Amino acid sequence: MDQFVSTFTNRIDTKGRVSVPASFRTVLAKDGLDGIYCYPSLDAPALDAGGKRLVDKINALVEDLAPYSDEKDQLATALFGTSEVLTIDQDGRTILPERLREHAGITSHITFVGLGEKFQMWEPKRFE
Amino acid sequence: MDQFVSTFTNRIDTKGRVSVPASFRTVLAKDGLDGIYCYPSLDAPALDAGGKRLVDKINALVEDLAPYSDEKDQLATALFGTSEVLTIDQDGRTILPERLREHAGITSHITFVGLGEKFQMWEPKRFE
DNA sequence: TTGACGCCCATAATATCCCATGTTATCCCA
DNA sequence: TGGGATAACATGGGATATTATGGGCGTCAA
Repeated sequence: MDQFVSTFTNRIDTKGRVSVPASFRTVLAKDGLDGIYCYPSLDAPALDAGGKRLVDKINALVEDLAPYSDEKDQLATALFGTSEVLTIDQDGRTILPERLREHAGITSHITFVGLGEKFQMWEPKRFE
Repeated sequence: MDQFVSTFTNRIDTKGRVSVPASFRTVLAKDGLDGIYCYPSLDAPALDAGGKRLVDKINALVEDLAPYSDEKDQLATALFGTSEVLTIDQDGRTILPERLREHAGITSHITFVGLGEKFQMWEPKRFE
């Protein structure tokens, strides 16, 4: 399967590390990105994340807008300016920067939600 | 035969494993998905399941919506977030996550019901 | 030198592999 | 057509591999 499916809730340890669900890691690896492309969700207190395919889609989306238009600049800023490429360590864990955790209100646990071509990360209680 | 047909009731063992009916495994294999795509039935205390064909149908549903719309994310969450891709071991068995078993009220036995392009899993008594 | 972060190892729980058994279905030949 | 041999299947259990999680130790930079 080459899509993000199912939901998982994992704990953040004292060093700020979280295990990325194994099945998500598999999808990311196939997708050919050594890391997680991640940015604040535009319309939810959560984080959007994915691999190469997601990056390509976002590029295409921005490219479609008129060059030098306000619209394009705003979207580009909203998406690229706030994005991070999270590294995944050898044990399959990653660390979320403070800025991203804050946007989603994440503290001790993270709920990973598969959305097919991408996935989201939520504070477990907000994701009811 | 490339369709899920007939009904079978199998037992869940102490490790939580159930044999997937052999004929269903054959259909899944032909369908080209190494596993079972499975999610809670929308209108019944049961589980819907199938192979690649079923996944493609769901993808088509989601693809139709505008990218990065709230609407699309919600539908994707409802569909992909609640789904699982169940693995089938070498003996043709799978294990159902707690979340899915709970939705269907499944405990010790499962009734597999062929519905053509997909199949359902029921708690035997609820499936009268 | 004091964190932040990478790398490494340890562990418990769980999932998967692999082999064995009993039962039923299928085959084959006289 | 009968009946024994053979194969397929559901099921059980021990051994092994994954996974999530915790912690130690060095490195690098402020």
